[in-house]
Amino acid sequence: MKRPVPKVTVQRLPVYLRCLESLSTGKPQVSSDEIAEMAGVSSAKIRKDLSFLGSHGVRGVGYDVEHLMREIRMELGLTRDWALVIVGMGNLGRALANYGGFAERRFQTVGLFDNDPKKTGTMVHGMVVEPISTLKREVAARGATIGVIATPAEAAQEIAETLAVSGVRSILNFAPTVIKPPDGVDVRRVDLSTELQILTFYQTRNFAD
Amino acid sequence: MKRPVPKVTVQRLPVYLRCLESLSTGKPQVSSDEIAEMAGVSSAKIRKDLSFLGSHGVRGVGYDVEHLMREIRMELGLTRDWALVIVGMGNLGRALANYGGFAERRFQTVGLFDNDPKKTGTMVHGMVVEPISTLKREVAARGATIGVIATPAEAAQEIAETLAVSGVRSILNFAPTVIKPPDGVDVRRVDLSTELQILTFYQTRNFAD
DNA sequence: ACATGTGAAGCGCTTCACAGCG
DNA sequence: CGCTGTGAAGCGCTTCACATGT
Repeated sequence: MKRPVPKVTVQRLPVYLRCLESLSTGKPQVSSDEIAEMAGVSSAKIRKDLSFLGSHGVRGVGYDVEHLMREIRMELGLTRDWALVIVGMGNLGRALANYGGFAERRFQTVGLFDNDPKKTGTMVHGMVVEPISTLKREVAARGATIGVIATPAEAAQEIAETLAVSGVRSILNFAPTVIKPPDGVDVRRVDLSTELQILTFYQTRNFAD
Repeated sequence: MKRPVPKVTVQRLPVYLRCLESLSTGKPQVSSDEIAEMAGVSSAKIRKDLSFLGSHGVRGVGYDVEHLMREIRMELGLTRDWALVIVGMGNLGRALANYGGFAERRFQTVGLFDNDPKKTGTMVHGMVVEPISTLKREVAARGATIGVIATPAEAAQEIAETLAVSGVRSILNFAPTVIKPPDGVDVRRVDLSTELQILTFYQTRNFAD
């Protein structure tokens, strides 16, 4: 069995990768049962998911940890660096700019932008905050293909379109609104209030999931 | 058609609610086509989703905006206030503490916690940061049933268990690790690196979704 | 006339259960 | 013998298409 990799599998691969990294300095082999335990999914799902990357396990033994990590990284496009810009330097934008987890995984922040003159020119995480007016030019010049939107809801759609025409092909949207994806651009939404509301739905009913 | 509400529907209800709020001061009726356009889903899905809340639309006309918002809020448990605590006052934890979007939607932050003596005692968003040693007592005392974890990965599981025994029933986990849900606790994960890695998967392949 | 509500068909993911293979 | 890889069955969600109701 090979491609195409199901959407849901793509969403789980990063989780598996992190689990593998967390035991990297242990024994060289790992079974689907062990990954399943760490990742909180069934072992059948693990095996099915991994089978989409080709058959890299050894029957009766398990998977070679290092090899499997390489396979997953390759699948996710993590064998190269990715340049990203963050737009919106409010609380969340600054937190994202200062978040160390990006660089570790080959995501390089190459620009920070905001429209507020009180913020432009200030330093965040060792970078100067630039005005939105320069966004289009600088995204293109620096070759950023990922944009992170952390602006108020009202600004998000316009920023998304500016990013799109500047060469950005993937957008991670933290603004509390739905963005209509510009042509050729993939948008993912991360919404804090939404997550809390999902939790209260289930808490109201006294059962999980 | 009535209950139970499918998981995927629960995940979309908060989005519909936000769309409705954004046109609240417009005309009193809205069609499934209009909601679909705003929310970025098909109108058939809208109608099916809303049918799980009961039939509140008027054929040939659409849905009453105010009435529909009430129905969704009731379904999501948003007719009462919810007390939450945030654990971990790093960049992300502070950003969450300062995020205005929670209070607007009836989520009250009643405690901020961190283990670092340099942080405890300082003020964040008008609240004193307290040490983890007081977490258990204070969560119970203040009746928080939602916990937000913004700690490093290593601390997340233990914090989750402390929260659980203190009365927390829902956890929103921002730590870059998978938490094994304590008994009776619902855990949702928000993971920035994971989201970026999903985007690079598709960007590597030149197609979205 | 028009938009909802919904059976039924279609589709994709999960789970099962075991064949395959080291 | 143990664990992977995988057809097949099962399940849940989406989409279709139109009956229903105002």
